[in-house]
Amino acid sequence: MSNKTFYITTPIYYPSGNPHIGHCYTTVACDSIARYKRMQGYDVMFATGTDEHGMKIEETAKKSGMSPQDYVDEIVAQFKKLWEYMNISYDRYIRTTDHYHKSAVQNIFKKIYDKGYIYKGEYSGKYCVPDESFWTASQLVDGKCPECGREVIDAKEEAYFMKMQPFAERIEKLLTETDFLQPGARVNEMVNNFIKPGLEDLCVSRTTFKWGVQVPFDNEHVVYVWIDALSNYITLLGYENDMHDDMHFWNPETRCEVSPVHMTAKEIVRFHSIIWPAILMALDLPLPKRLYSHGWINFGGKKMGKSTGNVVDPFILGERFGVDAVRYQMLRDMPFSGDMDYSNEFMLNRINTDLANDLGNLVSRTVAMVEKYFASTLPEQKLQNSEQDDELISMATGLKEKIDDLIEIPQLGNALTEIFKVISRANKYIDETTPWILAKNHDDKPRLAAVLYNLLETIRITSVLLSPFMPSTMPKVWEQIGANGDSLAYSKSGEWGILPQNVTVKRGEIIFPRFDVAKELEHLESLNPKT
RNA sequence: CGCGGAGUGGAGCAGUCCGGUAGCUCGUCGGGCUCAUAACCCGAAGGUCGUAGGUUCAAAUCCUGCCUCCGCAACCA
Repeated sequence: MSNKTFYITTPIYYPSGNPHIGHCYTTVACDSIARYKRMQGYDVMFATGTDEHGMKIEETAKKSGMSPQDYVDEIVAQFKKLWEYMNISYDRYIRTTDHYHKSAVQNIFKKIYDKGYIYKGEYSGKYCVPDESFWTASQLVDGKCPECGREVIDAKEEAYFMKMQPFAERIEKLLTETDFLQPGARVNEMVNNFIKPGLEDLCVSRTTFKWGVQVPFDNEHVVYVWIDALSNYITLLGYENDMHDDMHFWNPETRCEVSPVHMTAKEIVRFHSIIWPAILMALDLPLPKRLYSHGWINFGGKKMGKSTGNVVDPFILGERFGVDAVRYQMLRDMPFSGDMDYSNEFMLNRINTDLANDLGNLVSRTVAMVEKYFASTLPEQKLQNSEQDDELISMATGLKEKIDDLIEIPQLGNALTEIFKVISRANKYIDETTPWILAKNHDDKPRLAAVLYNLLETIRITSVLLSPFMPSTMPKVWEQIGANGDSLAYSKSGEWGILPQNVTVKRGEIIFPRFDVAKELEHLESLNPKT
């Protein structure tokens, strides 16, 4: 029997512009979880992709003098390039323009229609005549068209709607009686704002643009974003298509307890917590287990956006500070609920203190001592001292279980905090045991060997647990501490005494260099001609 | 009275559900150490816990009013 499956998704991003650090955060978080679950032995499916239809894409393409398809192809290439650069280990990339997806969406639409949940009606809203666009009340700027600033009128168009009432009660229960939606604070927001006042039927087709999937039985209509985009989570597993055959990632019999997981940013919680379950209910499919919505990355308290001109380029940051360092900082500092206020200075300080001073330096000083005092290879004979050693050992061996739990929730920032508590404890342990004094007396060699071995073991455990977060630098640590093969197994990360007693270390390059904050800020500033 | 979240030493946060010496990280200052990436370890300073009342022997924590900030407010992702 094969292993239980674990399925995690990013939202499919809207390619109306190049990917930015916000996309990056969500995707890196998913990647770390996916890697952790693979390490634990689950059969993992980690999916991401792009939601490529809609009026905005149609218009943006037109402005650039391109066909919508050429336009999205270009942006999608940027997304894929960034994911490769950030070391994103996605298993599948879905584009809503993929043929298998489009035909599956038509089947899904038809299926829901045949069940009687979709009917033809009229959509009324605020309409800008010159732009031929409908806008929602919240989109209007001072009651006027956000595109051109002209007056809007009340208008109607023919549209298909999906009934929501049949699902309202089950959705409310999903939100209030399970831990599906995280963080829990969002539950009240959804229930009070949308469910309690009565769910309105959902408009699922449009006639005002053409760039989308045609409604199979009415070619005047294009399937609107909800069914087209949200259903990606199952079409990429093979639902209603022959391209894939992976619905065992969705079925309760084969999937693990906390799967599937949808990771999103907070602005699309409503779609994922209400509309998506409704679609699944309409299709008689099982529901996902968890929806986690994280906050935004802000800049000086202001929302990120192209218009603010303060978008931070992930390529530049990665190039300058290392991809793993950037991954670490994002994951470490995003609070469980709420937004993160990002600044380059903040990031640099985080990298310096945690990665360079604590972790990098711990590896460096430990390896250097083994090399200096024992010519790189520890002797078999050791003298443990439980009074000095026990606390470090119990912290290190107890770490795995803590991290397992935090990954499930998932609180990645707290998981990293826990790991670094152990790393700090190891630095303190060096001061307590004073290996440089032990080194002066031949009789103390066995004690010295034990101290250094304990440090190497602590580094082994913490680096294994950190490897899903920083996949490309942890192997460098392993090389230096002489760890390889079985000793790096996740299953051994809760055990002590795994490295060979006569382990041989190998000094190497500095793993996380320390940055001169002022100099780096100046450099980054010079790349930004706008200021 | 639309809904929800937040206001804690210089900065960022935890603690609030289940009242009882206010804790963590960074920064600052002083000390120690020298294995290490001017890193590491120890110590200190610094807070009337937004505000006004109330309950209580006791409130950051419970209740009420008020102020400020932020998000959402339904078909924009």
